[in-house]
This record gives sequence, C-alpha cells and structure tokens, in this order.
Amino acid sequence: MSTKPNHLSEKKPLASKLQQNGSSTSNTNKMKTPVVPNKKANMKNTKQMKKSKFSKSTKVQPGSTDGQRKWTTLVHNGVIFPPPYQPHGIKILYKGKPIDLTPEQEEVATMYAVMKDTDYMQKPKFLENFWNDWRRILGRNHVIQKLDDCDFTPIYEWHQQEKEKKKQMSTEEKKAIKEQKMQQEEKYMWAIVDGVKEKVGNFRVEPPGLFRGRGEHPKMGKLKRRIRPRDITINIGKDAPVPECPIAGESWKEIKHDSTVTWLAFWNDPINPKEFKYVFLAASSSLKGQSDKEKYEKARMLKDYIHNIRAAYTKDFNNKDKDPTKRQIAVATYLIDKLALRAGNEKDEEEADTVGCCTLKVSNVECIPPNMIKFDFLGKDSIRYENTVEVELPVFKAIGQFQAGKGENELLFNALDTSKLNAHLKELMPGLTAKVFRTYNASITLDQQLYEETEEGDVAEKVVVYQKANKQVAIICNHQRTVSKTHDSQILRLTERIETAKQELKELKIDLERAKKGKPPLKGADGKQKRNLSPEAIEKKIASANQKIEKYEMDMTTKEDLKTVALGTSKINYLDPRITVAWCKRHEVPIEKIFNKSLLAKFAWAMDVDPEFRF
DNA sequence: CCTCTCGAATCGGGGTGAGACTA
DNA sequence: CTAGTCTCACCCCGATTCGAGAG
Repeated sequence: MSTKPNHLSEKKPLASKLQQNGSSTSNTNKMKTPVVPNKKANMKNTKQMKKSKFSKSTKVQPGSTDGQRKWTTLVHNGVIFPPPYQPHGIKILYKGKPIDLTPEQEEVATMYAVMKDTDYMQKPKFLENFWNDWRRILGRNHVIQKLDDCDFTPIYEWHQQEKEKKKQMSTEEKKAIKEQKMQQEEKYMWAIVDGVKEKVGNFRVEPPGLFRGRGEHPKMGKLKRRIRPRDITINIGKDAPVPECPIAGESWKEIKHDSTVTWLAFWNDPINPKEFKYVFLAASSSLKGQSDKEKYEKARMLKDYIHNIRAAYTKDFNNKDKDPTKRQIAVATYLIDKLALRAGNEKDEEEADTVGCCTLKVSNVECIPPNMIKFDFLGKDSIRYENTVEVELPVFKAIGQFQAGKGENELLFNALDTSKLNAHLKELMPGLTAKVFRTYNASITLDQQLYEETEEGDVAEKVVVYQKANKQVAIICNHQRTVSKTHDSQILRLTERIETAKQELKELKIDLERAKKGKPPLKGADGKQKRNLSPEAIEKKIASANQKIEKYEMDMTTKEDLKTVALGTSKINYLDPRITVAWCKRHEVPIEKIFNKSLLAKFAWAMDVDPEFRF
C-alpha cells in the first residue's frame, strides 16, 4: 500500500481537516469536551502529530521502516458486552408435559422459540444444525430426545407479550432507557488515534443467537455462543492504559500493540473459529477516509490504463493459438470489465454455494447464437445475477469452447483462479485487482451520466437526474433489494388515486364548459350538488388535478422501477464522492439533497474538491 | 372550504453481521 | 494459508408524511 504521489501535495494535512470535522460533529453529539486526549502521553503526541503527519507524508518513502504503520498512538476503552441472559422460567412442553431446563438450556430454547414464524422452521438443515447444538447442551441423557416432540409455544407466547409490553411503553420510558444505554456506551464510542478523537464503528460484542446464513447456508441454525472477555484480543498503543474489563472477575485474552493494523479488538467467530470478528473505527474516521480516498484514486488511475488493457484482452481472445490460460484470462477480464462481475474466490463446503467470475460453472452461462450470452447464477449473499448480454464474437466463441466437453458443474474457467487473475492484472497496472473495475465502472458511469444528462432546471429536476444515474450504476453492480411486502398494495392504491383524480378531472372539464355558458356544474359522483364556481377557479382546479395525476404517475413509475434496485450500496461503496460534490457545486444543488448525515461524515475528505473535478 | 389533530402508513438511517476480496 | 479490510442486504425503529375526521 504505497502513498500516491498526489497525496504528497495535499493542501491541508488530513489531521487538521479532521479537527474541524470533529468539532462540527461534536455539536450534533452534544459533546462539550474539546477534541483533546486526556492522557498525558497523548498530549505530547497531539502536538507532534500535525508535524509528523506532514513530514511523514512528504519525506518518508513507501517501503521505509514505517511504511506499514497505520498509527502512532492509540487509546480506546475496549468493547461492551451484551447484557447477561435473564432466565424467564417459562417451560416448554415435551410430549405435552412441561420440562425443567437450566438457564443455559433455556437460553438456547428461547433463541429457537422466537423464530417460530420465520421460514427457517421449514428448512431441514436449520433444524438439524440447531438440534445438534441444543442436544449437546442438554446432554445426551436428557429426557428430551427429539426436537419434533418439543413444543416451544409457551416461550413464543411469552416473547410476543414482552414485545407487546415494550411497544406499549410510553415515549418517556423509552427515552429514559435509551439515555441510560447511551451513558453506559459513551466511553466505548470513541478512540483517540494520534491524538485525534475518532468514532469507533462496532464496539458492541455480537450477542449470542442462532446463525442465519444467506441463501442455502450449510451452517444455518448453529448456535452462535456468547463471547466472553477471555475470547477477546485488544490492540492498543504501547503507552495507552489497558481498557478495563467490563465484566468483573474476568479478563481479556491478550493485549497487543500492533500499529501496522487498524483493528482495536478481535475475537474468533464462534461459527467458524478460523475466522475473526474485528472492531474497527467508524467509516467517518480519518483512517477509513484515507483508504477510501486511495481506493478511488486507484480506480481513477485505471482510466489511464483502461484503453491499453482493453486492447490487450481483445488481442488475446482473438488470438486462438495463445495458450488457453491466457485466453481464459482475457475473457474473464472482459467480463469483469464489461459486466462488473466480482472476482469469485474458491469457497469450501462449509460456505454457501455462490460464484463469481473465476468460479462460474458451465451451467451458469448459456450461449445464444449469434453472439448473446445468458448469465444466471447466485452471487454474493446468494443474490441472483440474471443477465443476457451481447458480446463480441470472439468472446462468444471462446466461451463456447471453454464449455465444450465439460459437465454442467465444472468450472468454465478451469485454468483460472483469483490469484492468477489478479497477478496478471497487476502486470497491467500497479495495484490493479478485479474489484477495481467495479469501482471504476461505477464511478465513471456516474461521472459521464451527470455530465451528459444534467440540464438547466430546478433543484428537484437535477436530483432526479442524479437518481437516474445512481440507478444505472446500481443496475450495473446488480445491487438488489427484496420487493417490500407492501409494494403491491402501494401500487394498487396509487392506481386508485390516479383513477379518481382522472374522474375528477373529467367532471371538472364538463363543469368548465357549463360554467362558461353560465350553467351550474353537474352533480358529483356522490350525487351532491357542487358549488357554482367561476371558469377561472375551475381552470385552476383543473391545473392542480393535472399536476396531481402527473405526480402520482411519476411516483408509480419510479416506485415500480426501483422496487428491486438498491441505490444506497453504490453510493456508500462505489461512487467517488468527489464526483457528486463537484456536480453539486457546479449545479448549485445542496449536497444534503444527495448525501445524508452519515455519508457527509464519511465523505468529509471529499468536500473541498474542485467544482471542475472529473473522475 | 380550510385548518388542525391524531393515528396509521411509509420512509429513511443506523446498526448489524454475513460474505467477498486480497496482501 | 491466515489475517485484515471492504462490501452488502436486511432489520428495526424513530421520524415524517398521509389522510380521515373534527372543528
């Protein structure tokens, strides 16, 4: 991770920007204390910091001893644990009879009971995994020998009542509880990084529960056990005080002082002990902002290389004598570039069966002559990717050949994996990997769309232009959302409203004609006599009715259009915020119309961009 | 006819935790 | 490989808007 040359000429050191930012956010957070660390060790560093950050970025070359260092001092308060389980003592029935459970057994039973009305109850895998874990906790010799004979209804009903009680609570009570929680959590919300107070992202330890994977996950239903202090490793500056363990009588697993990483704490994932859960700083922090900026700078760099890269892969898939690996790389790169596919790492049996570019199976693509390819597969989060695209003829032929002689379940790109692909990409441009194409294509699309489509008009119209561009990007990236449960009824109601409005309009037009001739208006649909109005007044009403219809129709088309498209994801992860900020500046659109509070905080680093900025 | 009020519907944002990518 | 970081959709809850009815 080398520092880009254009960072070196940064006008302001990032730290000073964040100071400003910190003080402005502190207002909203009712923070009265200035952004100053309270420990002496850090007082010293606060002063050094501005200077050292400046000099570091101007003098220290990548690869030097401190090229890996992410911070110099780090102070934080560790993590907060979910409250302990409160036994309710409600008994489940086994073969119709109430059964006593220990609090631990009861806790797991409760996790299961509350999922009664979800569709997990229909999934054999879920039931099997849950039963295995619960049985272990019950002990092999427990009277309960079969999940099927258990009746969890009493716990479920109790849980429903509790939920109801919570709902019934007055706003004051709710507020008081929230206030108290805030007070407890306040100290965990902040870390002091190089003397600057920064927000911590996820300082709450994940509560125990039953694992719910996305799609057909082999581990669904497994018990995610409670995490204890002894599971948690803390990372903190050498001179910083060790965070106090919030559970009396217990202690942290380990204290580390690793300044080459950005995590504040981690623990092993109880579902997959080989994996880890980390506590990081929030997206609005300088550390995250910096790497975010680097991500977009890398994507921008691709702009200068893309022409050659495209020329190269076009040459490669045209060249039939080339070794198959090269040809597969060329086609894969083409797909990643053109369709913004993900790289597609190999996955083992323990994970849901989803694919990306390198792991596409023969059955996921279908060649439709003369030159169309139909893709149909489950991608990340088991989201379906379904798309039929026209491709260049050599690509069409090549894919046909890759499929030839293979079974449905074999890899389309058998000579390829993500590391080979990325190794190849790195030869084309320093630091280039598959995911850079997604960022590049998303951002360049937004930039072009905004440039081409924005016309003179009022703010609302310009915002619509932005949303349209945003939608295009979301479609490219296949960012989907499930259709809301109430979508159909919403559409229905809009249709009804349009109908009644049209009916009204019709009557108004008749009334207008009559009014012009001095006749009274007709009776309405309800049979009541309407008032006499002047033609001008009726005209006004007609205009407003027309507007209403237009608005409803607009609402309906956008609603229908966007019912399965999620706009937020690309805004947060793929669109260079400087494109948006510059566009807002040029067209006098208030940035708040596009970015909400958290995006504004996250993209603080992009706010002073030149209005003429192009991606 | 207009304005206000109140409950319901809807929206939007933060949080969450699983999933993917890469050095 | 493992460790570390980035991505991503869903969920929930509070805020806002809507719409019916009262005044």
